[in-house]
Amino acid sequence: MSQTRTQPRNILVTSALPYANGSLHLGHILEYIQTDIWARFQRAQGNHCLYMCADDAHGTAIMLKAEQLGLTPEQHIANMQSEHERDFNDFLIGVDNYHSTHSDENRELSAMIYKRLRENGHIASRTITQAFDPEKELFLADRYIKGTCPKCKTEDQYGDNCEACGATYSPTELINPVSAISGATPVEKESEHFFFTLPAFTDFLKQWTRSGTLQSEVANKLSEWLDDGLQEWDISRDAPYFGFEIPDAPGKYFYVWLDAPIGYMASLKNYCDKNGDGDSLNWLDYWKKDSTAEVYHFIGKDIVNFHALFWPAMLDSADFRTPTKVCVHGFLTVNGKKMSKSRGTFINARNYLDHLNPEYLRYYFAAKLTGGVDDLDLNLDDFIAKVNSDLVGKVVNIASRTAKFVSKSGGVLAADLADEQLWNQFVEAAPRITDFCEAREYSRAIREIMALADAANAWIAEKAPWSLAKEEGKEQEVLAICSQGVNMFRALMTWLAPVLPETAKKAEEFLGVTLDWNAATTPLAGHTINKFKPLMQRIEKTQVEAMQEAAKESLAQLQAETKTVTGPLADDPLAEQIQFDDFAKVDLRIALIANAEHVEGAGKLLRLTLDLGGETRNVFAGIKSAYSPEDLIGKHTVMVANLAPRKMRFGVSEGMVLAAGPGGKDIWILEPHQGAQPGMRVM
RNA sequence: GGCAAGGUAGCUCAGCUGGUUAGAGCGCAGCACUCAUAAUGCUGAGGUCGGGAGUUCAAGUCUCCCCCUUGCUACCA
Repeated sequence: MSQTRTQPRNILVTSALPYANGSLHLGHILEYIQTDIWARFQRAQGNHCLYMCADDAHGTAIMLKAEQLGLTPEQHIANMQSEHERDFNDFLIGVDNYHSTHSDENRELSAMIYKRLRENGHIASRTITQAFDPEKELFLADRYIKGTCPKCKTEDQYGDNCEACGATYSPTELINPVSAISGATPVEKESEHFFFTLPAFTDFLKQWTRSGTLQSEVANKLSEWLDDGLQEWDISRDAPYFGFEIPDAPGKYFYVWLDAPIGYMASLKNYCDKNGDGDSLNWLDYWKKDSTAEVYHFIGKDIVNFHALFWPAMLDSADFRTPTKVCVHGFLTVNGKKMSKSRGTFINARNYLDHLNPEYLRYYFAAKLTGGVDDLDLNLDDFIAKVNSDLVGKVVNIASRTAKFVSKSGGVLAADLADEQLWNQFVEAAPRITDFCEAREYSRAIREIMALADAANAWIAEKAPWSLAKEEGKEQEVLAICSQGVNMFRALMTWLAPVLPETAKKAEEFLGVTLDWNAATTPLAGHTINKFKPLMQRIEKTQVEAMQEAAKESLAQLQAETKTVTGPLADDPLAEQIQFDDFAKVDLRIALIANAEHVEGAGKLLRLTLDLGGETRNVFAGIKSAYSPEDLIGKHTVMVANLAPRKMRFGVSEGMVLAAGPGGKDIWILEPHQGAQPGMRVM
């Protein structure tokens, strides 16, 4: 190639740290695939590229989840991390290091950065009033408070906004607020919090966000914040909290989003300490102010404020360099719909891996990823069609249909090209493909590659080497055509290697060479290739269906688990569905409690005399712990009137009164509204 | 509510600073081929570019209004 060779670049890339509270889903995987392709592309070009990731392991949510599982937070995050690492590995995400924010390196770096912020006067403190759960002794974030919307009166809404009417409010405005954790009524409590003085960085950020570090849509979005005026950022949380205690502030912890991005540094430091020989590899070389290395964060559009406002401001204050670029992507939808647990469109990474080859998804995402922030749709029918058609039908097919002829004539590729003009199309496309990959415009790169694959197939069909092979004396021509076929395949596979690392490896075995980006369009001549073996299988629709089934099952399982957290429904799930006829067998009647009395020698029972408006029944009810006879006499209630009489120790019970509650003092009998008369049937 | 992104053939998407009969892939129909993992090639049908108004010699592309989808909205991980 003719471009001037520059020094290899030193590049650090990161993906957003997955939260150690749940399994990875395909939305996470979209980002890791995007990042991994870029990292592999950089390495293929000869650049030095490190890909760092870690689990984001702190926060109230983790603490509560661990408690619910009966684990310590440390055990819980260790479990999650190993699950996440397995998913990364199986999706062929080639991270150089996978660490945790709950690590010594991160503790050290977080403290160091915090101290620098403080020394520079960028930490303020003031007392704020916050909702507090008196039962759990825990300050409650808005999302942990539920109540009735003050505007539209919809019940069971979270503390900051109403899903029904869209109103936003503060949790103190909620009607009948309760803690979503314990069910207790929150009280207001004061506490001292530490704040990062973000407004001091307004000018710096206005400049930084417009300096080419962000996509223009993202910069536009952030200008809202900047123009509205930045506010100080609350970076402390009170105990109990799972995280790092703030230096010189016992009982105060760093808010998880303070130490999460520092986790990028910590992961690199951990990697350098493990792999560096002496001072050859130092995390500071990447992060010091005058670093010549490049730093790229790949993130989703939901967390831009943390990465493009708070993080660069922190770095600037703490005397570190800021990221070269923050690469923001959109969200993943499945069959046009938001991945949602309630809609059953939620697919875990493992659900996919259990049924499908990771490279299929890597390719599909690559074929649709742009450098923009648009959402990306995983349309499963399209997924099957695209992968089968592009990869198996087009690219692999080129090798599959030509290799045999080369093998037949000795397995050595011809010395000259059969069609230089066609080959030039490949040569000319190469820099475009490189540029598209660099700009994360993978879909354009893939379109270029597939257009070349189409041209190759059309050319092979036109040359019809299989016909020539039947003619005498055309052996060299057949070999030349098919050699070019193999070379075209090699070029295409070289460009696809960052997307399809496993298939690329198989292709290398077949070709007997290492795929080299910079040599992709220099044809192999006089080179011996190996026997062609199928490189990739087609996707069967049944595999996709099986994955969807599995996703639904694991979703049901997850919901079953989380429902056990609160409420009577969890302790006592709904019974099996019945038909109306089944219900109608139960004859419920309004009854007047004509008399109620203690039963001699009985610990729990009261004897009730129930008047059905014509006949009376003698019923023993286990409600002594909650009611005294005088509370009941003269009241109306509901009874099962056709229940078979049952002999009890103190007599025969001729029915049953309806009551709810767990027992003890907490039993409440049913009472009809005014107007119901004894004997009326309840339906 | 505010803000942002998007709404182009059955599906997934291209269409740069406005300019000839709006494109690709898949799917579909027909034909050809049989080397290839029922792969490939050729031909064709399919779109009033979300709706309406406006600017212009000219609008998918610019302006305004409306409708729909998605996302964000800081003491939320």
